Amino acid sequence: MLDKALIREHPDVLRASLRRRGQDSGAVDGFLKLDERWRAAVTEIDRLKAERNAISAEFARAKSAGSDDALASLRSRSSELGAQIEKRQREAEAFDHDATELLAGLPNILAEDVPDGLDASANRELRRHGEPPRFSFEPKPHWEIGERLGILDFERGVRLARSRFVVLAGAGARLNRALIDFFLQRNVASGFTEIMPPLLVNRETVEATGHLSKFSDVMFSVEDGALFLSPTSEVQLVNLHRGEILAEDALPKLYTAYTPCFREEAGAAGKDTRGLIRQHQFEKVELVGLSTAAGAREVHERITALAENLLQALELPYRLVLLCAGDTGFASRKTYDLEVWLPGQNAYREISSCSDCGDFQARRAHIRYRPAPKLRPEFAHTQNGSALAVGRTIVAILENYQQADGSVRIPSVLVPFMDGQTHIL
RNA sequence: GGAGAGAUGGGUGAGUUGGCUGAAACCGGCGGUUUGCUAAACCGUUAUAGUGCUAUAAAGGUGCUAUCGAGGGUUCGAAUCCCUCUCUCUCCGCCA
Repeated sequence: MLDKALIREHPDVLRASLRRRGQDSGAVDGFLKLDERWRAAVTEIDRLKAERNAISAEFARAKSAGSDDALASLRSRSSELGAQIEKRQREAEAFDHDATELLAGLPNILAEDVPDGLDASANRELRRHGEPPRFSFEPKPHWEIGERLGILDFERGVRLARSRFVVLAGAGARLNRALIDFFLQRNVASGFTEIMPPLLVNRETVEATGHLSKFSDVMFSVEDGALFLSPTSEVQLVNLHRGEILAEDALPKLYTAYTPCFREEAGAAGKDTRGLIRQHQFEKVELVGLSTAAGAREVHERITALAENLLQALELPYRLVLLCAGDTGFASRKTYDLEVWLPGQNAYREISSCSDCGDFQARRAHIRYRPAPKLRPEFAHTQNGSALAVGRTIVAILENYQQADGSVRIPSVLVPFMDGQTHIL
């Protein structure tokens, strides 16, 4: 959520940012108008309440003086004020409700170094690492490799749940676990604290990270919408300190978590229907940072570098992309995507997305820090990134490490995590 | 799931015949005095948010309002009374 004061004082900054995202800026003027009315109403309400409070104090005095006439007149004056307050309060609530709705729909203000552009074609490739492998045969897509090896079973996934659920078997399940273990070990070694959070989260938790406007499309819910299956552990990790005021020297807080993630993705029907790329349930190891304003950039870069190092260690070819304005997510002010090379698709595909959300999430989640004792608390900044998406890493390994005979070599860094197994045959 | 008890500021914990109680006291934190240093002692200070006015290069100052788990109600007035919900604790049951 954006800062009201920022919109009041610098609406042009916001309009410019919206324009860069290719969005209409009409909501800004709507907000400003409602906000002004709301403030006028609140000022009036506060004045009326002050008057009523004064009468209350006088009432106590008049009572001990025993003047019945005075009491009666005070009582009726106070009742009058009460009625006025109630009326004004209803107005104020309506203004506030509408203004907040508009405010909640406004995306984060983009960082200055986010390139212009409205879609993925304008994303800026910053660097490539590794060479796409050359095959002496026609490389197969991962679902063919996995099914042939008996480690990916899409049919039985459907039998147990429905479409877009999968069963990993044997070395496939083992590879999944090895990757989780490997990722977590590296992340913890880099100073991130491992967390095992609840997988079901309540409404406040979901709303705090700014997935509000679209969450009904993305998330599975249970208990009549009281709880949601988390779509990413970013949600839980950011909410860990919701409502808290942290000491500055406690920052940055760095967290990593392995969790299954669940996405209904109502809007994504028809995309990536085959294989492991887009599943309703997927595994992910996530990184989240809570930092000061000054430390945000460093943590964002650190998260991105850590995710990159994982790909390098796995010897998977990838490229680092800085998302353009139109492709940058709602809560983010700047996002790097890591795209891994997939021979089966002959393309780079997203395997990690690392965002700096500024104070956008922290404002709604009320995560603050005190720059120094005595000073007013400020909103923390949040950063997040996948390190990495486990399912997509399996895809990348199967496709990049496939052999002519249909077997798959295990990246050497992973062999110890596979109890020495070097190939899936 | 059944029965009971409870929820107050960073912590512990007063306050329940409704009325200068945003809230005692203690601990902790911060500033200071004392001190060769440390400790101790003493003094002061110490919630958050919204909004008005004012000020600035910034910080800020000042007024008002709100907040004693959350929401609603009674009342001229609620931390205090009533209702609903949530959570915590104890006992019983069940269970990986």
